[in-house]
Amino acid sequence: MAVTEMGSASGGPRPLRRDAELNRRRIIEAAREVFAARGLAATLDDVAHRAGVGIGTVYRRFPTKEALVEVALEDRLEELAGLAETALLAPTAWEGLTTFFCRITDMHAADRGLRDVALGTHQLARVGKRMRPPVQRLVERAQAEGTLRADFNVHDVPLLMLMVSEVAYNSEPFHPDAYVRYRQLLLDGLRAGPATGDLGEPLTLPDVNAIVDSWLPNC
Amino acid sequence: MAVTEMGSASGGPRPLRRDAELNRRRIIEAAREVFAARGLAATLDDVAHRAGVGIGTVYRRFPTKEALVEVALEDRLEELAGLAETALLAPTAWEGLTTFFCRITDMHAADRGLRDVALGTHQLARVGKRMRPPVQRLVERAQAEGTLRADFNVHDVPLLMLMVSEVAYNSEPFHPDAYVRYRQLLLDGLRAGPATGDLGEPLTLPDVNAIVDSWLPNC
DNA sequence: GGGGAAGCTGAGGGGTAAGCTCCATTTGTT
DNA sequence: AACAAATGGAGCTTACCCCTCAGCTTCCCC
Repeated sequence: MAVTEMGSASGGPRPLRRDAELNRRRIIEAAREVFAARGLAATLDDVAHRAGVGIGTVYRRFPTKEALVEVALEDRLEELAGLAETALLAPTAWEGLTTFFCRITDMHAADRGLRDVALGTHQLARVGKRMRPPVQRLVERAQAEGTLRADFNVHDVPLLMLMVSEVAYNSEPFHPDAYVRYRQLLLDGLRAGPATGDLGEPLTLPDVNAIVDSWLPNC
Repeated sequence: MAVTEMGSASGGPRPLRRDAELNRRRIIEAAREVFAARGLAATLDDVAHRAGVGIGTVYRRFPTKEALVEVALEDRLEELAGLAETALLAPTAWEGLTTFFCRITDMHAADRGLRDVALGTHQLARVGKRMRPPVQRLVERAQAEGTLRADFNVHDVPLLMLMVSEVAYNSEPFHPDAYVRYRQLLLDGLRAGPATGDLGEPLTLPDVNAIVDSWLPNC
């Protein structure tokens, strides 16, 4: 009977108070930054601290860590899923395929959280299912072109992404674009023809030492 | 003055009691099995259980986990370090290089603990320092032969091993030799010439799903 | 400007995990 | 038989992280 109760029936969830809405945005922004930098291993305490709010405030807006991750990353996941369709528009299938592969690994390298989610369980089922058909078409077209080796398979793509993002993940603090070099090696291995690409600047010994020292920090 | 005290001065550490010596061997053997299967992430409780002894017995023989790891893996690390020198004896540098790379990744794939130690901090400094010179020679000779691309660099080797062993590590429960396929892709990318190798059997969709589901099990 | 709902805080509960210790008890040796 | 060596495994310590809640603060509407 009360007016306030009727109001809640008409307009969906009641809008947040102004300060609460501001905090909500701060939390999402902080989550994007923190997850991008440290992956899903980052804690919600980190996010809260970065956002300048208490941990309780985070949980008031997002029931679980997973819910926050989903909200923080949904745009980029959408973008990721769209890359395969965009790649179909390239002038040649080979160009489409390599551009697709480079864009996706660039995104994974720039955002560890995105990588964790995209290569992780639940989201790959969603994003991966959407990407598979266009990638399949790209692979077939590139093989028909004669540019992609015939024994390559769509199902190889996630493994290639793992390899490249693993290098990106491990070398990031010391030589952030090292992954580009190894990605190029893989792409050359994918070519049916004789051409090889440019590997760019090689790593230096101190770089390698630093990278290696950061692997498997435990024990 | 007592006879027993003089005995300890002559023959180094007093020999273990027979049952203790048996247990020591059981512990080392169990450690090899457990570390091979689950890497250094395996706990000493696992090792103790596998060996059929209490955890206290393990710590009576080995002051820390690290000490046990070292004893359990020293033979294989020695073997690993010798591979580079052996590879120099191959008829061509390319053959030596590929054999070296395949043997090492095979060993990493078969023994996660070995991988963890060899790619980890301390041991790579030791084993890696010994392997670098012969590998450097192999690389130079292969480039002189014209078989290895000129922009490849010795310091790329650990990164390549990481890529391959990461695939091996992640795919092992579902498709244990998947890494061979991706290793071949990399080797083809390393070739200066036009030839490409055989990728072997492709993964199936269920394999890929299972592998992917096992990545990043948390969250 | 005041009443009251909405929001905020952060210490702490609860759970998990792993390395390692300690001592009552058992076992091997002489 | 006597004694030192060896054993087992509960539990201590440390560390980490997700999430809750009681008491306090801020904002909004009337």
